[in-house]
Amino acid sequence: MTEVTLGLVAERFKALGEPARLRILQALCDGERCVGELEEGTGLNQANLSRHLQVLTATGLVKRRKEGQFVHYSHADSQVMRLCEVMCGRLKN
Amino acid sequence: MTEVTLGLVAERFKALGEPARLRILQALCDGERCVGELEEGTGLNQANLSRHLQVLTATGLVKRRKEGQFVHYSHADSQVMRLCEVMCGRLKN
DNA sequence: TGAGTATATTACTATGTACTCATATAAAAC
DNA sequence: GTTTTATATGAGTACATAGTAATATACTCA
Repeated sequence: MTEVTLGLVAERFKALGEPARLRILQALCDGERCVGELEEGTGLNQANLSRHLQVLTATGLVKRRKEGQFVHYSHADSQVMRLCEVMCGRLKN
Repeated sequence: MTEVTLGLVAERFKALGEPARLRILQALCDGERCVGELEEGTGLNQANLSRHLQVLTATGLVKRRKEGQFVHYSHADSQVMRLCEVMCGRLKN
């Protein structure tokens, strides 16, 4: 694994290393949600939520789809939650 | 997923979210290594390495085995590198 | 056009943490 | 016991980032 790749992997793990962002990913498990819905679903305020969503999209963990004045967010791929499951599984040990 | 579990998962992801620690985990892929060997294998200096090893053991990602004046570190379980592999796989998209 | 709504961004504060140097602890060898 | 070697830790600095309030942008609708 090259130094660059290593940095990219770390960047993505770091994005997952924040309870607020895991809560967002969890809220997206049932499908696409707009920011307002995520505000309710996660308890985060609008500005904070927007920041975390930026991190998650920048690292390719969630997708962004703009529709009128709404922006819909969703999981970028199925692997994302797979990672969380594996990590949860590890906790039992 | 409870709030506590979520915190624990985040803590572990955060531990992986640092290039230096990924380098350590990579160096441990071939088996147990003592701190001095890891110093060579990773290019980190002794104090810094020791700190990172503390994070990795505290989060249950590596195991610590003391033998005389040497301390041997190794992967805590096979799932750890599995997580890295999955994350690497994601990078290709 | 003007008011209202949804989301993003700016500026700021507070906290966390990676890194380093120096020192402490612990075990081995003499 | 003293010295040497292996690892851990205390203290300090620099930097990153989470959170927040206020404001900006983008869109919709009357």
